[in-house]
Amino acid sequence: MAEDKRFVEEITPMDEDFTRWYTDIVTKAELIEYSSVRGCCVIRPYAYAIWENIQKNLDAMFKATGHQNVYMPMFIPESLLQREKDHVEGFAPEVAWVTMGGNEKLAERLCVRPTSETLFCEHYKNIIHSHRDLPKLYNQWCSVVRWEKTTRPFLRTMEFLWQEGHTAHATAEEAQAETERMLNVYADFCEQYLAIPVVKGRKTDKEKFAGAEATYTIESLMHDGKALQSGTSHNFGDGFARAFGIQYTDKNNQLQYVHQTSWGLSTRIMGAIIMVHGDDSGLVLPPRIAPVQIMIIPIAMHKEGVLDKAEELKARLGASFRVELDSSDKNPGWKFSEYEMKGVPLRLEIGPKDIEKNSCVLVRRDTREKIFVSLDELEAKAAEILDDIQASLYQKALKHREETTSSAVTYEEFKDAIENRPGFVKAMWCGDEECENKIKEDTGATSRCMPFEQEVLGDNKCVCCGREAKALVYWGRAY
RNA sequence: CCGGGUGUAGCCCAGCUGGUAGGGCGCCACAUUUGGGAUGUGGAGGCCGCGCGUUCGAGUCGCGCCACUCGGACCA
Repeated sequence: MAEDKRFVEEITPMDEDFTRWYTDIVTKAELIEYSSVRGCCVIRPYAYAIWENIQKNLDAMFKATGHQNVYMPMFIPESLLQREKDHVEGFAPEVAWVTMGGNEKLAERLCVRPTSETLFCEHYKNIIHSHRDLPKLYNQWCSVVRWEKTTRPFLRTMEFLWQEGHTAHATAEEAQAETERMLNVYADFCEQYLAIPVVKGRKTDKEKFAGAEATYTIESLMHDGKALQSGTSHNFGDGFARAFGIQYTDKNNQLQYVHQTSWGLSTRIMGAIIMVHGDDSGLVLPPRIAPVQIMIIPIAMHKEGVLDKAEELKARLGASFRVELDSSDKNPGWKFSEYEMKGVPLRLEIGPKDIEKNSCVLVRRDTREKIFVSLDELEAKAAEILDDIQASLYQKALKHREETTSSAVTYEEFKDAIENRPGFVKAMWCGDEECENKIKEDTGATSRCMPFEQEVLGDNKCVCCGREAKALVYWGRAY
C-alpha cells in the first residue's frame, strides 16, 4: 500500500530489524532524545506524559492498599551500603560514586543510589520500636543510577525513573502476603491499564535480587518473542533487619526482627508498551494511559465554520476524554501520519461534508477502521471505541503470547524451540543452577520465572540433565 | 568490557590521489492549497564529534579520546 510505503523511509519495518524498529520509534515518536551523557536520555514531554499517567494510576493503587509516599536521600554512604553482604556484592559493580564535595575530597565516599534498601533500613531502625509501629508501608518515586555497560532507551539506561516500595512487617507471613499482594497490583496494572498480559511467578535463586529471600516477577513477552522482566516484588525475610538491627518489642515484651519487602516498577515498562503494541507505523498506545486519547483533525479548515465546529467538539469531548485539536497549517495527511506515529488511539476527522451531515469520522489507531458517527452520539461512541481498543490490544497481545509459547520435554526440543520459535518455552527444571548456566551457554535463554500456575510436562524430568524436576520454568531470551 | 559499523546544517547523506563546504528533506516569510506526510518563489542555517600530530595547506592522512549504533559478555 502506498500508505505503508511512505513509512519505509522513516521507520525500519519490525520484521526486517526489530531493534532498529525500536530505536526508530523512540526518536520518531518524540519519546527520547539522547543527551551528552552516555546512557542517559532526555525523556521528552510526550513520553513523560505517559509516565505521569502510569504514576497517577499506579500510585492510586498503592494508596488504596494503604501505602504512603516518602522521599529518601539520593546519596548512600559507603559504610551504609556495605551493611548487607549479598546486597553490596550484587550492586557494587554498577554503582556510581561521589568522591569530591566542591574542591574537597570526601572523608567517606557516597554512592548515588542504585536502589534504596539500605536507606530505608537505616530509617526503619530509627522509627520502629514497638509492634504498634508496624507495619510500615512506604513507597518512593525517584530516579536511580546504575553504571550499565550497554544501554538502550527505556530498557536499560544509566539513570532511570521508578518507584520503589519498602515495607516492614511484624511477621514473616505478613511480609509474604505483602510481597504477593504488590506483585498482583503490578500484574493488574499491566493488564488493565497497559493492556499487557504478564506471567506471574518466582525467580530462581540465580535470578533473584541481591539480598532477597525470594523474588517474584511479572514477565511480559515482546512482539519479537523476547521476554521483559516488567516488575519485581521481593521478600527479604529478616535478613536486612538482622544486618541493620531493625527490631521491635512484641506484645509479649520480646525483641523481634521485622520482616521486610521491596517492589519496583520502572520506566522500562515504557519499552514494553512500545514493543508489545507498536507496529510499522509507530506507537500504539492503550487508551487508558495515552496522553491524548482523541486527536481532532479539521479538514479544509479555512472553510467557514470548520474550525469553530472542531473547537466545539474539543470542548464537548474534553469533558470526558483527553482530547487535542491540531489546527496547525500542516495538511491533514501529515497530521494523520504524525498521530499514528505517536500512537494516539482515536482520530476524529471533521470537515465541511461532515458538518453538513451533522457527523464526523473516527479512525481507530489499532485497526485503522473508519467509523462514521453522528455528532449526536459522539461521546457514547467514542467511549465505546476506546474501551474496545483497550480490550482488543490486550486480547491481541495475549493471543500473541499464547501462540508463541511452546513446551519442551527433551533438550533437543528445547534448543530447537529457543532457536526457531521466539517466545516463552515451558520446560521442567531440577532446581540446579548448573543447568541454568548450561542452558544460558547453549541457547542464550535464561529462566524467566517459575510460574504460580505450575504443571508437569512429560514424566517430570529436568529438560537439561534428566534428573527429577522440582518446577516448571518459563524460559526465554530476554531484554 | 570485547568485536563490527557510524559521526559533515535540525534529519538523511554526498564530498575522488589533501587546495575557499554540497544536495535532499525539514525550518522561516509570502502566496496558492487542505478527506493519507501539498506546490511555487524567496531566505536563514556549518568549531566537518573532540584533541594532538604530519603538511605551505586537513572534512579528507596518522594517533588518541568521546558519543551513537548492531552483536556478545555483564547486569540476580
